[in-house]
Amino acid sequence: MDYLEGLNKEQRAAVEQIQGPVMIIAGAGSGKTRVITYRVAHLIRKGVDSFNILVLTFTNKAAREMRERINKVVGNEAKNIWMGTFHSVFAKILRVEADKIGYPNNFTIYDTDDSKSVIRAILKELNLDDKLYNQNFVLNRISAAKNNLVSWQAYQQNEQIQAEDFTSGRGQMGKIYETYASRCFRAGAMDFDDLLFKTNELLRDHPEVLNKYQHKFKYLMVDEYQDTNFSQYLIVKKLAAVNENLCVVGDDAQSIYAFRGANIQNILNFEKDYPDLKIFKLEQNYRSTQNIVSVANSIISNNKEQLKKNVFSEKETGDKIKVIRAFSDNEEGKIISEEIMQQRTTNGLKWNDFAILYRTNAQSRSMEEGLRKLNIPYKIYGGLSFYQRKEIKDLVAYFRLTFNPNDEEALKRVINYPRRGIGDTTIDRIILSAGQNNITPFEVIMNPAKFLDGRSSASVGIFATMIQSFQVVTKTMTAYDAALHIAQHSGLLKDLYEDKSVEGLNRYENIQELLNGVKEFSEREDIEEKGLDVFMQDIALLTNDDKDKNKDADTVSLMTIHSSKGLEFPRVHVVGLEENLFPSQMSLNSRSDLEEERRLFYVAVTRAEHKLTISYATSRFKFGTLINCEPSRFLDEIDARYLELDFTAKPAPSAGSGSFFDDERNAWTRKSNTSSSGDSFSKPKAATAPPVKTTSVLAKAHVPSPNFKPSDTSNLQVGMEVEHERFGFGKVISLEGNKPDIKATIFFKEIGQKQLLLKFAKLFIIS
DNA sequence: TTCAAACAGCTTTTT
DNA sequence: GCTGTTTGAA
Repeated sequence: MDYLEGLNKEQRAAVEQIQGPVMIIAGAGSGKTRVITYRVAHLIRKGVDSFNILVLTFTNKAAREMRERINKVVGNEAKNIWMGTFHSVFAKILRVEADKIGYPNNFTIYDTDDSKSVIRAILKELNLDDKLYNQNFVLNRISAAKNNLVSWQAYQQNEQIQAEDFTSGRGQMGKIYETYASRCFRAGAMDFDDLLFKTNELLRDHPEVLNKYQHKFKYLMVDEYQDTNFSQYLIVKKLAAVNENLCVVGDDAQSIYAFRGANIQNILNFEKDYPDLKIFKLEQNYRSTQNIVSVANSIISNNKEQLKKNVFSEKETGDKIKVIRAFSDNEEGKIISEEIMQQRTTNGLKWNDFAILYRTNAQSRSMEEGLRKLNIPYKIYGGLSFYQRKEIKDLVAYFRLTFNPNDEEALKRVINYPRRGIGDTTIDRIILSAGQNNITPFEVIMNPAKFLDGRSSASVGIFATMIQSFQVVTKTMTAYDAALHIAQHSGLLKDLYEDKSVEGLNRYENIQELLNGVKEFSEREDIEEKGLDVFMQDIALLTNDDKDKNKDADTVSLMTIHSSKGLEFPRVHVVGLEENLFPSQMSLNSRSDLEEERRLFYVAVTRAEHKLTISYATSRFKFGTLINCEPSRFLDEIDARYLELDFTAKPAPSAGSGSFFDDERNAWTRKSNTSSSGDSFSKPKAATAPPVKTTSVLAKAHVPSPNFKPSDTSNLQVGMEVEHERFGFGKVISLEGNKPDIKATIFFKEIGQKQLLLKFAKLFIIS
């Protein structure tokens, strides 16, 4: 019972309570992952078959981390456990059962871009104003309906919803929802919300299926339960109904996904659903210093809605929390970078020990610039995923179309890329004709002569024939050969190869990287189904870190606070603590939104183990123009005795001043952008637009040295200095992979860090 | 139909 | 500032 030794009393009790409904309220840093990991180990130790365990998480990152840790404790058994995000687990089940609800088993998963594109097309067809019916608004409304299990029929019949839509002048919403649903169905596609919505439908209408999974998953665990929405809640409830061996883990103080339909009531009401529930509270924080925990507590105490708990730390008091003021976003990046550089040297730390957390992805840019200037290696998590890049989506669209020719979004994407003379008019005509004849667009283009006029039908026919040939040819090929065949014969590879711009080169390399990924996949030994269809099925659900194996590299981590949830770092820098940014402008209208922002700040602060630094800028570029910023109200809310202010930064020559910490009043003084009367501090000169140079990241292509010639890179070593034809001079940071597919991570002076495949990259070794 | 230039809208956060 | 979309000329 070795592993039980390392747990405190409450943790151990939670681990050992393996039967019946269990709720674990786990404060930040209280060893939640540990408890889940050991609880799974304990289940297995007590004779539960690992095939009967289901563990659900919210993010891919959390799922992967959990799997790794469980692997370490229970070894080989771990791979039998069903573990993953809600979306990936139920996508997997739907792949098996989809035919029962009228979908093809090889259904496509539409990502958000696909969904928006469908909505745009519908708005156009119905002749609706796309300002009033803003695509994000429409998608959010449909999404919210699905997350609350409101079908389009129910939507149209619900008086309250109808009243809302009519009041806001959007009476056609119900019609849009109906069209959207039927359009997805016709394309054999499910969007993200459908994966849960259709699972509910499946479990509702097919008792034998429900029964099957109820008996398969005898033990359920749900991480981050505070972030479940109604749709997820009901799936879990149904699956657990027979055995009631359900363990949910969560922290209401860290609920940050209400915008996605998460319902905090799910955790608050759990007790009502399961009267014989056992509740465990983990309150001791093992992660952070007392000062950090105190700051976190003082932040969260400003929220009204919360479960009572007392998070405490028995670690050292620790340093005070440093608050840095910068005069611009770029300066903020510079100061933080210098700070990291200095802390690392002084304390003998690794880059790995540092994280920079921000509210919005857009903020990464100024941070990157600062880091790059000091040659600090960094890695950005989240943001635009590899799989969301245009060129990747293009190639994947060909894959999608090959395996599901009804996939309309894929068809629209590639029917004229690379250019084959099929213009918008022709595409519109195809879609129109499909609607009129009640067939799919692909059926139209298979018989172009019948449905279209002579001019465009030739090239359309050639395209259809090509896709059909892919369908035949790829049947007998390995995933890699099939992918390569499609990349080559679609003309996509050639098109990218001919683009010699820096971006074009990049795109070409990305495609090579995707192909490499397919190759690795087809060589895997731990799975049976290795076709290209299997590889691309769930790509829409993947994010960057699912692809990235180089996570051990020593780099500073940059990410949004949302994606930092569940992680911890010795040194954390939370940046951009400004009104309208954090809290976000969108959250200022309601108390509940503002409280969610505050919980988000709580999450950010509690990522830190030893030292926390908070910063804000008094001016920042937004939409290309410079605006003045006020310090965030959240700074006011922290008890000042935990803070150490660093206002040593000198204002850049022309950046406007913004705000001050008023020592006498012991409070933050904000200066509104419009009026400053009555504020003795600010004698603002007209905030003239400053000549702040913003250097574009990819601005100039490198001009190779006169003696540039590609070297033999077979003996390339870490630390070598190299020159790249386009990316300029750089230093090799790491090498990974085997013989022909060795991948080098190189830090280029001009453009930052890049990963290159040695077999493609032309490098000149300098030293 | 294609290309380039002008233009609009945008920023929460993730699956 | 950036990206994706619209517009107008060839």
